[in-house]
Amino acid sequence: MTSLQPAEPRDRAAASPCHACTVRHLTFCQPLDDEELKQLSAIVASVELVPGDPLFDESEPATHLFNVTAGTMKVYKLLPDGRRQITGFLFPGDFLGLAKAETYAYSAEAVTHAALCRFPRKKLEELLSRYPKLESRLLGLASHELAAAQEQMLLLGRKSAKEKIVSFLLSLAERAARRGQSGNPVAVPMSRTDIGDYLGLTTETVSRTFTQLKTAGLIGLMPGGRVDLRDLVALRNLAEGY
Amino acid sequence: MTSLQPAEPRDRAAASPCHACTVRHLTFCQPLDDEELKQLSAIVASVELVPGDPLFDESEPATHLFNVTAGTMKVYKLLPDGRRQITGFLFPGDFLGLAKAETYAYSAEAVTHAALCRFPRKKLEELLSRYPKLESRLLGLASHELAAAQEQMLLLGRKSAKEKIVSFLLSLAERAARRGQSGNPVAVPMSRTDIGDYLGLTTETVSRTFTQLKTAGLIGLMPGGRVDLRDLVALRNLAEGY
DNA sequence: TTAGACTATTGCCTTGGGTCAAGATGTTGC
DNA sequence: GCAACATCTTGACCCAAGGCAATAGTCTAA
Repeated sequence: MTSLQPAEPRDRAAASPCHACTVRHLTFCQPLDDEELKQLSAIVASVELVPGDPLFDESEPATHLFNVTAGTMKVYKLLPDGRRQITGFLFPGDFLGLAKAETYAYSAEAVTHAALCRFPRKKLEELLSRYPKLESRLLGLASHELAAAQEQMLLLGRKSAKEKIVSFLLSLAERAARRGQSGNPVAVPMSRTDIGDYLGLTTETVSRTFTQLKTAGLIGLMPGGRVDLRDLVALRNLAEGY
Repeated sequence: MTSLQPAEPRDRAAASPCHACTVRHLTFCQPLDDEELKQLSAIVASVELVPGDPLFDESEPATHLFNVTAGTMKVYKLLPDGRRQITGFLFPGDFLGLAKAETYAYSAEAVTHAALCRFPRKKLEELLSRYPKLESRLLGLASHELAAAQEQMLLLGRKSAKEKIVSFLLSLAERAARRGQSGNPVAVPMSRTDIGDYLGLTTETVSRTFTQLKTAGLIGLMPGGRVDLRDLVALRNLAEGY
């Protein structure tokens, strides 16, 4: 159903799995030089997940930090009665597990077949204090995530269903392009329910809105969960609330 | 209407304004020693704002970073037609202006009479690379903010109006307590409109919900914008969605 | 104290999105 | 190829929250 684009080495001539990492330029590991990468390699393990596999649960001790190297992950929070808010979808290059407290602030689960690098928190923290540029890079990524979170709050609090869906599709496209993948048609690997839980809507409303956009000729629904963005200008205007 | 609790020095025997800062333990400056504080003092300026004063606007060049030392600030994003999402209220000890890009990701404005420390971004960044513990502290605060942002997404996407209002009051109370102020009754210095724009509701719904909670005996509305939390257990259950 | 200007509350009606319930359309394994 | 199951779509109805408008407080300045 979903194929892995391996970030793992093909060429073992390289000194470590990190050296061969194909998504390194997107990750927090990016600023490290060869010698430093070796140090990092020494503490990394790799994890493979099948769709639906949990990676960790909210309020579980935050022992590790992860980098997504292939596939799609989702992170979410639950209310006791089962209501769910997906707070993010993660793609190759994104990290997860940053927690201020001793426990994770959210649960994480695989959307597609996925692969991750796993770093023990304590050992990574040692490296962080040894290599300030690593910490600096992490702060940069965290700032970026904060800005994205505020954008998402604007979406959740103030946008209509149609604006939410269009914003979502455009942001998926933009992130895909940044990873060097196709932004149009854009891959939408998650279910209608997941999309609803990310946008503060129900499955039914997501589905109805997709149909509306298709009927209006703004998008095309293609097999394999791809969506064709037929009028980028109109879509961008819609997303921004014009 | 709103009185300043000065964080500025009373005792000028201290070497710098930073040494006399009464909220330093809450800020990112906290890890610095005497000598380092002096360096920080050398680049700081102070700003005073009256209710409604803008501090900076979204998409303006992000030249400074700020610490709130007194009063209450709000940060928000706008849609072209005027819809507004307040993404945070800031109290003494909180910082603002962290931006990944060259421009601010949101606008900032004073809710009450307020005072702030202002640091030129470039000079602060020099200090950050000179004192890794500063950067580490900032990363910790950013992680904390990220967790709070996810909590707010859960609220915006999945909670009812009543749950939103109660969650808001409890979080105000908790933050006040952390600053050593009264958590009950809790100070609510912002307007109904601001509360609505923070919670994804209208002014009218905020007002109606306050009335409901008062009628149910769960809260009391006191003069001067204070709210008495009459049944913490019931309120906590409500906020968490039980 | 009173006029003027906000800000908050309340009532009445509307509506976007939710809920519930069928169908339709994939997918997967055999 | 075809059950059996999943997910997605569509329809009919409902309701929590929004919109609009009138009133009631509250604060300020003179």
